[in-house]
Amino acid sequence: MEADTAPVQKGRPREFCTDRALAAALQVFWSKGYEGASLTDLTEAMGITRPSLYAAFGNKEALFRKTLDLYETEKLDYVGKALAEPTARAVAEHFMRGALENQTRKSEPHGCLDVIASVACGEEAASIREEVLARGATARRKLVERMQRARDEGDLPEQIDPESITSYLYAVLQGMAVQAGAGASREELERLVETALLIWPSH
Amino acid sequence: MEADTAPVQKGRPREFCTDRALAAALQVFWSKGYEGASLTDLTEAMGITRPSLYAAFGNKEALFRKTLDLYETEKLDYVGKALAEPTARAVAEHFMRGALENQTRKSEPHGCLDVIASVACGEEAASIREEVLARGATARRKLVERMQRARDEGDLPEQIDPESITSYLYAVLQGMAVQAGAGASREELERLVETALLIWPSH
DNA sequence: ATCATTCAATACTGATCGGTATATATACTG
DNA sequence: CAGTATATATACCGATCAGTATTGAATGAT
Repeated sequence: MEADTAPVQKGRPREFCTDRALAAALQVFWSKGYEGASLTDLTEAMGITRPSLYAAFGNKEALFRKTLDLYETEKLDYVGKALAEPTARAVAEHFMRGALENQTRKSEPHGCLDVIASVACGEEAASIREEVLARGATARRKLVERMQRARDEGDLPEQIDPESITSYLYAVLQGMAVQAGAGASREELERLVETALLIWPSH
Repeated sequence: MEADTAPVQKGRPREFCTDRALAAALQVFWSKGYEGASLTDLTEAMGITRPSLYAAFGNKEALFRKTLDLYETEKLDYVGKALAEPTARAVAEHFMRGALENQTRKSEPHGCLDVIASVACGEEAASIREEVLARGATARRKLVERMQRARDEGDLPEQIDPESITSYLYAVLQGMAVQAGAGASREELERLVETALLIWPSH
């Protein structure tokens, strides 16, 4: 086929960079949630007009899904690295320190986009909520498997259930996100993480 | 003064019970958040008209503050009891089991109103957010004091900082609320609580 | 019975929501 | 130079938001 022929451009080229615009949209959604971010908020931050946004991204929902992709690849990249750590404790530590960094970065909104989007979601945006939850469930499954492996390797006490310790670790991470969004300082959350690590189960 | 003279009633008496209406409003705010709950949602659930709502409760914000009062006294009554438990571990257990019960009751919305209201709050409702956070801060302070006492009594290991263990326990509770709101089953959260109790710090 | 007072129902306000129709400007292709 | 295709800008759409003006009904006090 002719799939790899040079894509000849027709018509007037767009005057803005979609990647930069998407990054700006991420900041807005991250700080205001899906429903809390109005098209006016978005277009002002992205520096484009409404029709440009719709031409480039489809609609508000499609734009949000693209920002979720960006958030995952750019801000949640620590998740993959955490799962590769050699021990359950190191996995947990990497998760918590990664979340801490991501949720309290000075130049960006505090808290976690996924938590904000799943909690602050009216029934009008139910499909958004399910999208976020589905993505979270996939990541969660990997963590369960990692904890199962850790127990198989004798790396986690036998009385600790992989599913349960995953729910537990997720709760700590989500709680951190809630507190970061509510204005907790990085130092406060650092001490929280240290405490969680202090009592992490071992033999 | 004449403050305690019999309050003679004038005019037509209202036809609805404000307590019942407030309880209905609580259900709506609890499941949709402050901004997510429209006046139409509220009046339909409360069984009254818009002008009746404004006459009886002031406005949406005042109504929400009154539902916060109701929520605290009726749904968060376990907090006071938890603080009275004899050991730090028993305090934590009472907190977690109380939250579990409150967040997964079958006849009511899942999750925690305070978490929903503080996370899902646009800047339009900043005063609401601050109100919720202020109430939470008061409760938090009591828990810090309780943990301090526990450490003074040798009930909590010395390397555990009262502030930090409070942040930690709060994170677990908030994480439970996030998961309950996202559809986690009661059994799942029960196992989470058991795991948290299993690793609760002791000598 | 009449008055004063309050409640309740309908219908409305201006503002904002997400989304779009229309018109014009700017590029590439031939 | 057309001719075509796409981007932008302005101005608008119906729906919904929180809140209210108006009107008529229901009560207690006189």
